[in-house]
Amino acid sequence: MSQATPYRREKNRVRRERTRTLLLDKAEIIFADRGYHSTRISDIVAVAEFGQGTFYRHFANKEAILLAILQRLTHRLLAGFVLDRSQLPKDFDTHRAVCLKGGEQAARVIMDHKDVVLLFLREGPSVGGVFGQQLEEFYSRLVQIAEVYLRHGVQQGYLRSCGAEMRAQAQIGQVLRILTVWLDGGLGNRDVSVVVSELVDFALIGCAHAVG
Amino acid sequence: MSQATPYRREKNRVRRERTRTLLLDKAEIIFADRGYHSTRISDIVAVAEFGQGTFYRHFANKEAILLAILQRLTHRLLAGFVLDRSQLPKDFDTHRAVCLKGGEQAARVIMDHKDVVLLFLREGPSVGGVFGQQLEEFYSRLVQIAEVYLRHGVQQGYLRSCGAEMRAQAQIGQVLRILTVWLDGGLGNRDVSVVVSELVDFALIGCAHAVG
Amino acid sequence: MSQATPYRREKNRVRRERTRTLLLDKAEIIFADRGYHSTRISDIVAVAEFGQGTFYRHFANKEAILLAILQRLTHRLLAGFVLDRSQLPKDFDTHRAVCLKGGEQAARVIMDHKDVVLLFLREGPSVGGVFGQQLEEFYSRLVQIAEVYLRHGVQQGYLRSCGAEMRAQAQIGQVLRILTVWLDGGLGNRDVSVVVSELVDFALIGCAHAVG
Amino acid sequence: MSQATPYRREKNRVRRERTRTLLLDKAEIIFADRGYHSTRISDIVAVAEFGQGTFYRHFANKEAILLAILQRLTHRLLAGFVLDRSQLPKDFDTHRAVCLKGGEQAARVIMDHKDVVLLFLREGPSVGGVFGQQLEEFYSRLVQIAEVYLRHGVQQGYLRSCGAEMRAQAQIGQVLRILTVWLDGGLGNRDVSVVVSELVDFALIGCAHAVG
DNA sequence: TATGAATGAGAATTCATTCAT
DNA sequence: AATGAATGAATTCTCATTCAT
Repeated sequence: MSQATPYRREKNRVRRERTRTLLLDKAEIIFADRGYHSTRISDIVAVAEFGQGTFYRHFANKEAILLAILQRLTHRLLAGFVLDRSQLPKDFDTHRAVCLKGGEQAARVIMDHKDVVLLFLREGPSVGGVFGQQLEEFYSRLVQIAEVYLRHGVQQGYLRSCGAEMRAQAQIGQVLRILTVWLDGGLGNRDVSVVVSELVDFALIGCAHAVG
Repeated sequence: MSQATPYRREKNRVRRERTRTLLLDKAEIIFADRGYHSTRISDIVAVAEFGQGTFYRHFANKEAILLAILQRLTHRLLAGFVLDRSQLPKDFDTHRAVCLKGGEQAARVIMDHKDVVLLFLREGPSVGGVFGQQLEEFYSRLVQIAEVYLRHGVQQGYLRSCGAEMRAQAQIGQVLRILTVWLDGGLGNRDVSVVVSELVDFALIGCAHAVG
Repeated sequence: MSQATPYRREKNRVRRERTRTLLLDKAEIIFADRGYHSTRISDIVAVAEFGQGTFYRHFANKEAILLAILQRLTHRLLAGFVLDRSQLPKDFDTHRAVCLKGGEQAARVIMDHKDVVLLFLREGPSVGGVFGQQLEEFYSRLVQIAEVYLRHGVQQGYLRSCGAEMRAQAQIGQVLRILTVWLDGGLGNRDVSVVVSELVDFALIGCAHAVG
Repeated sequence: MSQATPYRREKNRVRRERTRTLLLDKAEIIFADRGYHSTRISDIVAVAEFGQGTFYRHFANKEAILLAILQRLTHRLLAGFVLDRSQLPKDFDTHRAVCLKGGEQAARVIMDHKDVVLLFLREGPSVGGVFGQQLEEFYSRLVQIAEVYLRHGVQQGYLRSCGAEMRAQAQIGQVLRILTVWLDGGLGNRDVSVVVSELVDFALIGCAHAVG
């Protein structure tokens, strides 16, 4: 019947986008607050002040909105990051410097999204489904990046030879645990850069004095 | 007024205990299989071949049985372990040896209970409630043990000084991640002792060549 | 963010109200038929032809719908009744006339809602909770009204002095018992006005011949 | 096999009787405390310190034990009371004296069993089944007794003519309501004999001054 | 597009009752 | 006679999802 003018069409697109973003924002807050599993769709729409039906115009189900939140976060975390294999560090000190810089950049984003990060750390692995796959995939990317740097260091001779994959996994494990405890308030009010540098040192140097 | 003979009383106790154990065993399997959150009480009793009511005679709700399973596991993991502060290692090599021995002991128990361990690694942190507290408490105990050894090594001079608490958390993080990936089949068919020794080396030596 | 037009809003309100009223009507019938305690929510929705969930959108539980039914009834019973303390009867005959008129008005409403009234008479006191309080409160109001008239009569000198509160309670007791028996079919097919006038006489004159 | 000796048989009978009485006593207390409908069989046996099964050796179900409690009470209330139609009062004053005496006797028993009486007043009519019939029958007996006295008084000429059945019902109604309120603590600490005499006067004289 | 009333399958939980000992 | 573990039907209540407007 009524022909949608391009103007109307654009208006609708904007409105739609605004609704979707609002739902994402509010869901993020509520998930972080009460936990993913105990949040109901009705909680989300109540806070966002939409009807129940509106939710389903934007997301297929609860898992879908969690996935969208994850994607938004990973996008922010990896924004601007490109793994340039031709620009890898030449020596141990540069390597360490690169780690510190990357770590601090990531830490800054994380600090801006504490609650969501904690949400994913805590409840992410319990969700399963497509979300579970995507989360695992994200961790894989982190592990791969760590692995590339590790192998490079070993190849260049400034890092001790080791099972690079396991080592990378272990490094990610360190980061995830420290992050969990830290965001949970468990490490006191340490400065971001202190936490990052300690982590980098743990990862690279361990705690032994000297190893031939 | 209770007229039960001691014999009857004992008979009942045994019967009750058997039922409880059976419920725990079956719940363990089903939780591991389809995940805690998507398991229904009815699934458990169906497999254990009991009536619905029987479940509630033994456990207040789903969280309660998960807690019981956790307690059974932690009991097995820490069985026989006593932290004797007067028997701490004298030098780096002994320290490493102690770690290897403890790690392998734990690994053996874990291998016997792969599925439950993976269950707790994945879904534990998403449960909350009393269970959540108990799980955190268990992790705290691990962290504390690691911390005691770390501080001791630093004090004895055979370990590099560091923030012991954070370091301990990081070590636990390494272990948890490696465990998760490994039990998930992600590290191939590596031998238990190889995994343990690599983990210990990551934790102690890091991956740097040598540090003054 | 709510985008509903006033028209939609009104439409919804009407629909909602209709559903609620239908639930109340059907519940009234079923409660009266098989008793409050042995009625299941599922009985109500089955007869009203709604889904189970619909019930819970409108009432928190079984007690809540009983309370709503009580409120509807008390509203009808006391509709239009105002206790005007400046308009109390001057002498015994006016007093009796007022009682007769009020009694007949109430009796008319009661006759239109026999089953619910009998329901409350029989099962009301066994319900407890908020409902129990509200029911007691309603009886208190009746007692207070009776008391005001009694005290006034005594003060004016046309009624024998007596413990007004107890007397009022006793009068309410008479009414409740006669009502119960009557609605239960226990007094035969007596005319409403006969029952009312007998009750009033019992209440005012007792059964003695003459007392100085 | 083993022949029960008469001695054993007697021993068993006594034991059985003791158990039954204990169950009745405890059930009475719990019913009075939490109400009939919200008391579970398990509550009763828990307090009486018997097994669940023992309950069913003595009573068919919850209604049956309530009935037994009712019978015990009515037995106590009407113990020693015989309606001797040849010994009815000759005049108004004797009539009143008889009412007072009977009322005080009943009141004494009631005071010794406040909680059960209140239980039956509140929840009795909501129970239905055989119990409901028996309770109604008990009330009928009371009404019949009242009716006999009323008719006698009218016949003798010392009571005003009236619908005796309705009048009797109304009198019972007065008693039940006053009892309910009183046992509930609603009339303050009035003396038993005061309450009884006021009730008798309400029943006989009403509240009018004088009627030809 | 947004709505929100209605849905109903399905989950948790209860508790009177049975029955082997 | 007494027991109490086990039962499972019955019930309440939840909540993701649909759909008419």
